[in-house]
Parts: sequence; C-alpha cells; structure tokens
Amino acid sequence: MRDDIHTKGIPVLCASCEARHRGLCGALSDDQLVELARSTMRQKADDGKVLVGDEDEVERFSNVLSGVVKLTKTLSDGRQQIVGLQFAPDFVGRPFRSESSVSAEAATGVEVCSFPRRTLERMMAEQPGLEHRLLQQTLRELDEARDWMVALGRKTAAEKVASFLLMIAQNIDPAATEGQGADRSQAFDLPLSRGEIADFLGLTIETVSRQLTRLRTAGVIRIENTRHVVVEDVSRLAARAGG
Amino acid sequence: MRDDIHTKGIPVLCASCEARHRGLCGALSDDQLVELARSTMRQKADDGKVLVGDEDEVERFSNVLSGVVKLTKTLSDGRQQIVGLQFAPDFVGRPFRSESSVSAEAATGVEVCSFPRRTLERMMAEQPGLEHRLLQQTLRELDEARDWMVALGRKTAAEKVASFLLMIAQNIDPAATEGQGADRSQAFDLPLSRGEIADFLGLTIETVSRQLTRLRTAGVIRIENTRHVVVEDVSRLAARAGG
DNA sequence: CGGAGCATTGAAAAGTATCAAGCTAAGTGG
DNA sequence: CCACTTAGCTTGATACTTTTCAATGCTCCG
Repeated sequence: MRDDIHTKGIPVLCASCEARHRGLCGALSDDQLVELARSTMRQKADDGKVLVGDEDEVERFSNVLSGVVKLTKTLSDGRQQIVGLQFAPDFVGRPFRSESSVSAEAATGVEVCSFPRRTLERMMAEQPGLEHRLLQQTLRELDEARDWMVALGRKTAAEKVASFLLMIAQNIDPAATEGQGADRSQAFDLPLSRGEIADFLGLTIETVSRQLTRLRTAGVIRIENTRHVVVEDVSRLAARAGG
Repeated sequence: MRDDIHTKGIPVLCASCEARHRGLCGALSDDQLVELARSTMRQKADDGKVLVGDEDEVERFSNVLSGVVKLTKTLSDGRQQIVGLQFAPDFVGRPFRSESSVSAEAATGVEVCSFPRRTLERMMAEQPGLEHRLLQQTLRELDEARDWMVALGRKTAAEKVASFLLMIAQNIDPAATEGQGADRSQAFDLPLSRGEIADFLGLTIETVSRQLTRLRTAGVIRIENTRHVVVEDVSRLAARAGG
C-alpha cells in the first residue's frame, strides 16, 4: 500500500506533493504539515521569473515542485555564473541569514511551494528531524557544488558540455545512466538555453554550441530542435565527460 | 570573565580548544564533551600527510585545531582540483555517507582532533544543537564553494590570484580586510605552494607565478621568500579581485 | 659543494573568446 | 497567407589568454 494514498489529515495542497516524500516535508507529522500549509503558497512561474533577487531580504523559502530553478551569482561587471540547479523536490533558500548572496530564477516554467522563513525556523527548533533533512540536502548540494568546481577548474570545454548533458540525463532518469542501463539511449529536453549552459559551465554561448555540434557530428547525441536532445549511447557520452 | 577559564569538568584535551568555542563542540555540554573526549585522538601531521583518502571508508571525523587542510578531487588522468580549504576550527568529514568523495590532506603542518563517526552520529541524534552547528558549518562551506565557482568559471587568471590572496588575508585577520582597515598593509604566510594555488584556482603553476610577479611589479604585494607575502594595500588588491 | 625540489621566466602552441555573419523557428501584422 | 521581425542558435575568421615545453634560478640540506 502506498504512503500517498493515506491523505487523511493531510492538507490538500500536500496530498500529491513530492516534497512530502523525498523532500523536506518528509520530516513533518500530519499535524505539522497542516500547520506549515496554513502559511504556504503554491505558485507557478514562467521561465525567467526571478524568485529571489541577489540582494533581497529573503522572507520566504520554497520547495520546487516541478521545473528547474537556477541559482546564479553575478560579478559587478555583469559576468554571470550559475552555481546550482534545483530540481523537484529541492529546497530553495538560505536559512539563518537574511540576505541570499545568490539569485534564484525559474529556468523553465516552475511550480514552487513557499512559506515564511519564520515558520520554518520555528518548526525546525521544535522538530529536529526537519533540521536533519535540511542538513542532508545541504550536504548533497555541497557535494554537487564541489563536483562542478572540478569541472569548472579542470575540465576542457568538450568535457564540460558532456558532463552537463550527463548530469541532466541523470536527473531526468537516474536509472538510465548508471550500471547496466548505461548503454541505452535516452531523450530529454534541456532545461537551459545555450546561454544558460554557458553560464553554468564557465564558457561562452559559441563554445557550447560548437561542442554540441561536435557531439552531434560524432554521433554521440542527436539534436531534434535545440532543446530536445537524444543521447544515443549514454556510456559513450560518459566517456567524453572526463574521469 | 572568560569562558575558557572555566575548565571544571572539561577534558584537558578540550580546555584550550578553539572548536569548543567557535566550532562544533560549542554545542556540547560539559558531560557530552567528556563523553566525546573519551574516544578522541589529538594528532599532529606534517604537510602532505593524507588524512582521508579519496576512496577511504571514513571512520573518523576531525576538527582542525591549527594549520590548513585542503580538500581535493582528482580526475582519473591525474588532473586535480582543490575544492575546499579548512582552517581552525573547521570540521572535516562527510556525515551520513561512508565514502568521502574528496581527499583531505594537510596543506601545512596541522593539528587535528579526531573521533569515530559513530560517536558523533550517536551524539547528534540525542543533541540537536550538534546537528545545528553542523548545518551552519555546511551552509558556510556551501557559500564558499559557490563563491569559488564564480571565480573558477568567470574570473581571469589575474582576478583569481588576487581573490585567493584576499581570501587568505581574510582568514588570517578578518578585521584587516573589511571596511575601514582595508587600506592598511597586511603580512602573512601562504599556506599553499604555487602548485597547490594552481590546483585551487584551476590554473597552472606558471600562470600563478606570472600573476604573482605582475602583482609584485605593480607594487600591490611584496614577496619576501615565496611563502611570505606582504599586501601593501588591501583595497588595491581587492580592486583586482573582480567584483 | 652539490643535489633536489620549487619557483620564475621565455617562447611557442593550443584552446577558448570575441567579433561578425548567417541561419532557423516562432511570432506579428499587413 | 505571406512577408517581416525577432530571439536564439550556429558557423567562420581572428585575436587573445592561458597552457605547454624548455631552460634557468633560487634555497634549503645533506
């Protein structure tokens, strides 16, 4: 019997929400879920919508329900770097500090579920399991950030692009990219434009485009319509991603 | 009256330890400190000593008491990237996962205080304050990692080297680099060799050396003996670090 | 004194960025 | 319905930064 069929006492809002299973809210009891839901807002945003500005006082945190949120940092002269991508059911926000240091922006159309920072911080104090989940998520984000530091600092443009495609593929379908299934093909939509991929990989648009063309020419991927990509052979892509 | 003069009931080991104030152990009661100290080892290591190998099962966590620990990741062909520098009283280890994914190595001579992962994980379960401290530290590391992602992806070699010097200066003396004191000079020893700086900044040894020479020629820094650096004017260095 | 390990410097090569056209697809208005 | 526009992408030629390769210098230590 599935957990999510038990919806007695659970807010309608949360009934089919992924964050209740794999995300933060999994740490909450039904009662706590009801309490949190009282100050919760579910909202949709188109891509490009800035959810949290760089300098904003962050008064609300969010869970990503669908779509992709990009976290960016910008130098004073406009150079930009994407420092994280949040997929469902990731948490977005910086607890224990009111200014954010990163800007959060919808990369695709997204749905998020947001709640006041105060509410979360209060509930964290009375429910250690919540802080535990947050620690787990933060540790995972740190692992990811460090993986990308290696890519940014030490990989070539070709390896960066291959690594990026692999990361996206992995997020779309974790099973297809590991172990036995790694020799099958996999199709997906890129959640980022060429320019955003460039900002993620520390490259220019042109270099990203050229590397994608090379992968296409080499028969590693097919590009159906700039956003839709088919990886013909995941293991061959992985071989180009650099150890 | 100073806290650290109260040493009644506190293990000798911990009496003068920074981790008890600014670090993890600050979350512990005297009794808990005693319990942790029972399975604690204080150890010195020379620079170059590998504290935690890449693939090791990590059975112990540590606090850095003095010196600098570098966290590195290595690609299969040997390319290396430093993904973090831990200063006293930082925590070293990856809770909730037995393999580490990063290697921890003494960059300078270091003193660390280590304890079994089991002990910490047990104490975390019964003392939420401990998990809170760990979350704070992890969030800070994540902020730092993301700052460096911007440097790695978007800054020029000159900006990277200036940013690095500034970061070190900040760690040596937080006061001297911010606000009013930013126009004064500051001297310190680099905790890393040229090769390590290169691995931190995603550059080659030669490029790091050339950029340091340029800063010296421009009168921004003096280099006394390859390791010892005097920043003549911190704000002038900051101007070269890229907004 | 001589060697070993870093560090610096120079010259050439490579990789990526920049500049400049075109191209494609999707929308807009005649 | 079709020219027109626009935004994002691709492709090409050139410039520039950084790497690579090579040689020399410095400093610590046996």
